Amino acid sequence: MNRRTLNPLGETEMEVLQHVWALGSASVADVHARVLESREVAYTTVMTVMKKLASKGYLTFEKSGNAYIYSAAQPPEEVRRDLLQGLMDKVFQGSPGALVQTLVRDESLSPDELDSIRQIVDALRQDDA
Amino acid sequence: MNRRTLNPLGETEMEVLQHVWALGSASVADVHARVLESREVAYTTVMTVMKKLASKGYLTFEKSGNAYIYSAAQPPEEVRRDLLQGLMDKVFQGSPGALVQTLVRDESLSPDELDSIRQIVDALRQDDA
DNA sequence: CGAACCCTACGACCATCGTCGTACCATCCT
DNA sequence: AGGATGGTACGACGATGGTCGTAGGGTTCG
Repeated sequence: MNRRTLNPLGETEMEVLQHVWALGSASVADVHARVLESREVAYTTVMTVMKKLASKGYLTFEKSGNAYIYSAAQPPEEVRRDLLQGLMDKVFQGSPGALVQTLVRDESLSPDELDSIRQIVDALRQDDA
Repeated sequence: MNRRTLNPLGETEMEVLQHVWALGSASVADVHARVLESREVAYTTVMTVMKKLASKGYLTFEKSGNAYIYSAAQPPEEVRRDLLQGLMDKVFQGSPGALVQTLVRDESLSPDELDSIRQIVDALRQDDA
């Protein structure tokens, strides 16, 4: 009963959600076509997942002809924030520092990616003063 | 069959793993006692989870008397790195910058936490030259 | 000896996720 | 009319995670 998940979203659900975010609004067929670019999956699988995402409040939909058009129900940034928050709490004991430490130390980041991180932190420094 | 999970570990599994990491080595009873500090759970639930973690390769164990003593099979940092990598790939399209951006912009970080992040990034700058 | 403990072993149950198959319903073209 | 096309609806199935209950095996103490 007490469904405790490290992540409220499964992997396929996340994949589908990303496609809808990228498209703005999309039919099942649209998303299916995109998913097919990276792997095989049945049309009905995508349909089922999208319906589930809607029932969980991540997507909304409206009827258009005999089909449904789905759109994001929450801003992507909000969802991403929540997922990151969850990982930070459960894996890094809520410590952003520990998370960043792991990120910069163990992941092999390209120079560009490091620069990008530096810029973000530098921008932060500005606000501080 | 193709189990695709956003996260290879469930929430309870993560919780138990953290306790074992903190204790160094621990019996089921040790972990159970610790989990009880934050929520109700049956002894056998903890036992089952620990056995599963062992079968997944996250814990090792040895018999001590009639009981088992469990320890980490992988360094915590390695596991955390993998989990972070997974989230970055699946939610932030593999972009560390996007992840940090979300972290510093949307999470409410304390000044101390911000300092800590700055220091980490500054240290990085050193190595660069 | 026998009861009280502490542990493990084993299996069960439910919810969720990923994945489909099949049935069925419009519409459109010939 | 009748088939082809493109959608949805519904339900099923296997794997996994979370949660226990119950059975049973050692130890220890009165």
